[in-house]
Amino acid sequence: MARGRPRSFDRDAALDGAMRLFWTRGYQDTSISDLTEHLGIASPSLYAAFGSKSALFCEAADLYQAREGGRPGVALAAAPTARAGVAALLRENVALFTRRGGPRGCLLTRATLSCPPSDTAVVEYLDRSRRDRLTALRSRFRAAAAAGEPLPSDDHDTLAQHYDAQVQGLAVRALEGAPRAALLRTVDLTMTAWDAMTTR
Amino acid sequence: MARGRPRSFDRDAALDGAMRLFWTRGYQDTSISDLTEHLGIASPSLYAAFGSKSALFCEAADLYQAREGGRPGVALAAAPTARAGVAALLRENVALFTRRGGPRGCLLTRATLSCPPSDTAVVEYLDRSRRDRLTALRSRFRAAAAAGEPLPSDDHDTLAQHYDAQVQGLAVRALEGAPRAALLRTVDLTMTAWDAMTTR
DNA sequence: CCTTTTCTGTAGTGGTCGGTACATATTGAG
DNA sequence: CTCAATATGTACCGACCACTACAGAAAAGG
Repeated sequence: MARGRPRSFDRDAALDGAMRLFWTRGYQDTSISDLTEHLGIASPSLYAAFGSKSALFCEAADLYQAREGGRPGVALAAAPTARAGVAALLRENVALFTRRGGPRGCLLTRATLSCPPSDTAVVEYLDRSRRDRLTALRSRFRAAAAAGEPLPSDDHDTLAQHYDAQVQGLAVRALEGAPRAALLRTVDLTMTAWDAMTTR
Repeated sequence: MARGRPRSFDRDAALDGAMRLFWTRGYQDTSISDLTEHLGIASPSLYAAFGSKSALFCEAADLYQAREGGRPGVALAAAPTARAGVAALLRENVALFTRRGGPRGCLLTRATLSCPPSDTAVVEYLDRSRRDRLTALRSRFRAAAAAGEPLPSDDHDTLAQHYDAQVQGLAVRALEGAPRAALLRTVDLTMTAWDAMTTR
């Protein structure tokens, strides 16, 4: 098994580096030259390992969602209440979007607004991941309602879109340079609003 | 006066077309070839009239803010209360971001997430316009507080960032294809939250 | 050993990018 | 009319894009 010359680089490490680069610069503004330079891998090796720029991005985005975006997602699902879940989702995302030494903002939001419509593979990937996020939120609200938890609204779909939009807004502001403390203050306001709508 | 061969196209109309194109495709994904083709103007004439791609974008963004973004801005300032101002700001922006036959989303938000950091002129322009938006919101809240209007929070800066983020979230969702009615439902939720926080 | 398979480095491919040199055309000034 | 000034169309610039042809290197199977 494993005939032929062995690969001279760590595929997972290369994917991790590609993820960081796409996260930092966005999809369109990250060139193959940038990748080959930062990863120390010549382009033929890159193409042999990942296929194309868009396929590499999709794999990098998978890694982003599994490792980085995983924490907020898990926090939403694992919290005992929808309120605690949404609060944790927002706070974990703020931490993720403003991590010291890490790229700012959200890899997916940035790609959504910067990838050319002609790159259908990436556009479809991003659309799918957005639907998954909304579904996760919606089902969390449905479960909470079934458990008798008071919610800001009975319209779970609108709730899901509203709180997903909060995350997107945080991502845009983080990229604009808003400090972590400022983002957390608006998260506090969002949760104050939740309480005001549920305890009245 | 006005020596030399006269310009053979309407500069304002060309600027309007450029604005629509930048709005539709973003900054980076709108090429000079796209512009020359859609405007019917060869590139030397374009450069003679506007200087460079980034200068053309800044002029187009000025036009966007004056004509299109002007309505939401005026709505915020002109409303009798901060609450009515914020509600009008959000609803006017939803209308703007989902206008039939027009580009979706916000020209500025899209450019913020898609313009390469190397294009400092555009980056600085976008940063300035963001600060102006926040200032407009902040001073509206300050005026409301001085007039005795109850607000969701005494921290006017956080309020400004929160409601500006609402607009950005709406812009991202509009670009993702969210229908106008769905955006308006989340605006209703946002204003329900305002009322819950001010009337408790 | 030799062959097959796979990867690597060099050196490109055609295409598009933002921007421009240049000759020509069209105006007002004198 | 002549001249200076400005705009136009053609045709091009070097730089960069995503991507790849090709020859040689490094492994396993025989």
